[in-house]
Amino acid sequence: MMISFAIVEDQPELRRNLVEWLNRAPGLNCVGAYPTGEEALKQLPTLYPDVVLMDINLPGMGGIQCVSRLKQLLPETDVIMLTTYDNAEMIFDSIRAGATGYLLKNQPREELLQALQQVHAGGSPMSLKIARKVFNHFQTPAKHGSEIEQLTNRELEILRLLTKGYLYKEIAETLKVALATIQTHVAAIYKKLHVHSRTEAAMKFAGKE
Amino acid sequence: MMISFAIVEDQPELRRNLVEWLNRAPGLNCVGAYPTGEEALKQLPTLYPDVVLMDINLPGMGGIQCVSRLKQLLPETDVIMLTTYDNAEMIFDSIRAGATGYLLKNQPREELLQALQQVHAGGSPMSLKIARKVFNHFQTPAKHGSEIEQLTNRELEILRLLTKGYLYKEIAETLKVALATIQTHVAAIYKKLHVHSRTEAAMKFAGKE
DNA sequence: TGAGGTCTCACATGTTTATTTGATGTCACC
DNA sequence: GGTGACATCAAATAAACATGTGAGACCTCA
Repeated sequence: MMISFAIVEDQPELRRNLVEWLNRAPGLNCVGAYPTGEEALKQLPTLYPDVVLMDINLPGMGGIQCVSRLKQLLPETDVIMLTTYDNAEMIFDSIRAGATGYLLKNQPREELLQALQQVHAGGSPMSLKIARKVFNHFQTPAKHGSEIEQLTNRELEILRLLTKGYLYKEIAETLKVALATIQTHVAAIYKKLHVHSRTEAAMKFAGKE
Repeated sequence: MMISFAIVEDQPELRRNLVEWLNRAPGLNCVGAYPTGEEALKQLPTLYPDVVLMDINLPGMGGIQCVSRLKQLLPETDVIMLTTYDNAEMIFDSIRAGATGYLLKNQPREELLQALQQVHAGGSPMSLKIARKVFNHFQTPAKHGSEIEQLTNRELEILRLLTKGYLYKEIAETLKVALATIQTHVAAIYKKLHVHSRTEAAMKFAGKE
């Protein structure tokens, strides 16, 4: 079974080397190589590659945005991100944008080859550290729960209304207490949650309870 | 560098086979093998294993709960879950409970060996399908949202910062534009989302994107 | 070339929020 | 009968926010 792939990478040397090296592998067929996201978006939709290797640091539109658009045009195509850094934000932005795999550039080429095959076999290849970060991302939200538990019932009640965007005034009316009381409670909530604004508090509360 | 590990698995045959097979590998040293989570929790805290292989389907407390407690007692120990099924709920419950890796049982033993080494090297080994599911988990909430899609990229960028609780001033500095520009964008965002405060916007945005 | 969308900035006004200090009354618990 | 946690209220200030109007620069697309 032949896997067709394309590469988006702005460094000419690296791009050519990768194409050449990967093409040598049996079962792989390169159908395109582009220096920018814009160029790739123009050409790829008619080529229907199985997999695209996408550099994140592209001049112009950037790799993440490119993935986002590419997936709209070619939902069936899998995209593997390539990057030098293991920045957490970039990882999750990429995944959200539709990336299927995420690899660091400083890895042996054999792994890149494996990754291509893995993607095509229904997997999501990622580098060691990336995998760990992804796992950790699920674990952190459990920690915030503890702070919420510090709140009294009254404070929880108020936080619920804060989260819905009620004005202090409206909360006061709803609970039939003075505005000043709400202010005091809010201050207490912020202190316990270690935040300094309604939105931060709401975000900590979101999903919980 | 010697990696010490333990196994929690209720099927006696499988348990013995795994211990025997893994012990044969250079660099691996089995310090314990238990049929139940209860037994493991009693013995393991004094043994400080580097890695624990944990069956999910355990009689009694179950593997996921066992991980949860084990990680409280031994935060430094990595746990790899072993299971026959790739049920999504179990995967995420396990990860939240503190698992560092997640493997399907029907895999070649070489992969199990690799997984042990990967965990110790800072990775999070998972089977092909598991990895894909984990990735998909991030993407699904991104699907055809709502009013959020009306936002321009710039507005999204600002909304992201708003959601994190940044002050207008800080957003302006971050994006290197004037405070007035942020105000204008925020007004545009509120209009498109039909809200009148930062928190309401943040709540509509939460999870989405 | 002109219309429409986006991003940028300025000026202005009133409202809301965040934070502090301090005080009162209630209830439970030792 | 005192201690502590909780809910309530007051007063005051600085900061931040929500909202409006207007306007120049740029790009794209018809």
